Amino acid sequence: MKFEINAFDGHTKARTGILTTDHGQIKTPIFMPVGTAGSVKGVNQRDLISDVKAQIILGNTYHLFLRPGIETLEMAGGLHKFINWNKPVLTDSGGYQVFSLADNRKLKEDGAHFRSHIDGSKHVFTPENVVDIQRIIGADIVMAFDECTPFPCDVDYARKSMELTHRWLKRGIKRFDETEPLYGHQQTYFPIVQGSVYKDLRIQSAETIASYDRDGYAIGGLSVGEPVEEMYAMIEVVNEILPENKPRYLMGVGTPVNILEGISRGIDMFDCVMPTRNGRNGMLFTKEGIINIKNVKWKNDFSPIEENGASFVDHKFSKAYLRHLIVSKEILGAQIASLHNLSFYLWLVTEARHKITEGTFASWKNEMIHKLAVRL
RNA sequence: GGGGAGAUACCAAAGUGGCCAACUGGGGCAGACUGUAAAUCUGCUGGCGCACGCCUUCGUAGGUUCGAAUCCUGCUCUCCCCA
Repeated sequence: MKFEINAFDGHTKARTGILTTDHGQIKTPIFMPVGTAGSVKGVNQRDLISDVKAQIILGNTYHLFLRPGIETLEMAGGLHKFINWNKPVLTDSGGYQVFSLADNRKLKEDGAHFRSHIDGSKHVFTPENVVDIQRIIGADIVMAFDECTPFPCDVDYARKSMELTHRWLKRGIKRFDETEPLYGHQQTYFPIVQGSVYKDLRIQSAETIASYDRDGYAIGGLSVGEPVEEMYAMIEVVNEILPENKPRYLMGVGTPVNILEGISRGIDMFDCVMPTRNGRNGMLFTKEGIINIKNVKWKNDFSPIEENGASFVDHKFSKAYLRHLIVSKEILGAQIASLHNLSFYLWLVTEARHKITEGTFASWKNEMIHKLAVRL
């Protein structure tokens, strides 16, 4: 997998690049819609391509492993074929579920022992079998199996967890390098930096991760409840160490402002459930600020969802109609809101790329951050 | 015409002497959501100050009682059954 940097902003650490996979090129900085269980919730593949202009989507090892299960995925010929998506896919390893489903699991040296949230059945994820599963899924980018520490997290636990993640990384890389893709397209394996909000741990983790020569590197364990300043500080520390010529992926982030701040600190890839989940719950991100479409003030506002919005739904439907749909819990409301938000996110990173190329990213970013803070 | 049941906040529906400004659900209003166990969750929802408190509420008019949404009487209205 090849990564080529095209331009630096010059005033910040922002840069543009192209990541080339066997399923096509990804222009960075990029936002990757989350499609946990083989679907970007509420958005079909055609709209994802033609309207949202998604270049890559996520899948989740934990969820796909439980349902439909690896047997089905293998029979289908991998996730791409199963869901009929011929652009790149990145799969999270299940490390986040180790965090979010903490009540149902136990961490041991060998891996994470957990019970399915669906039927209570017992399973074990190890750094090795998580690679195997992601081979079967056929993700273009395979994520290391890590522990995403919670916040707050005391320094002793953060260190132990980080060290475990590092030992798991070594095992995961070994398994990955010993095995082959199943479907004829190339796959790559991204390690993940941990270390909670502790600068020394983050440095140590970034150095450890960077000591492996991989196609890209991820930063995990952030945006789990810590103040944003701490998150930004950790990104800065880590990005000083991660190789400049490789893509950097900030996992699970974030708000549009977080993304702009991340780009300006040298992050190339982002993913987050926010545009889809918050969209389903009535929150719209626009160029002029945030809209809670459920608020009564939109009840009789028949203006377009967003003037000059990036999605066709922005001009086709009114705020009043979308409000009605969301308030009435009509499925179409969730679909429209998800399309709108995803289109906005992809517009945001596309615009960021243009501004970086022009060398005007810094001022544009500050202007946008100002607008994005507004509650309409 | 005869017999029976009932009227509680926006709606539905608990409550049958003090623990009731009144359970609960819906609706309404607002908030949360960051590698998705989330089309989910939380709060508020008589008035005024909005913390403590005070004032006015359970069809309506009276009455009994230290005290009533709860007991008694009149009135109004609604529903059901029989003719």
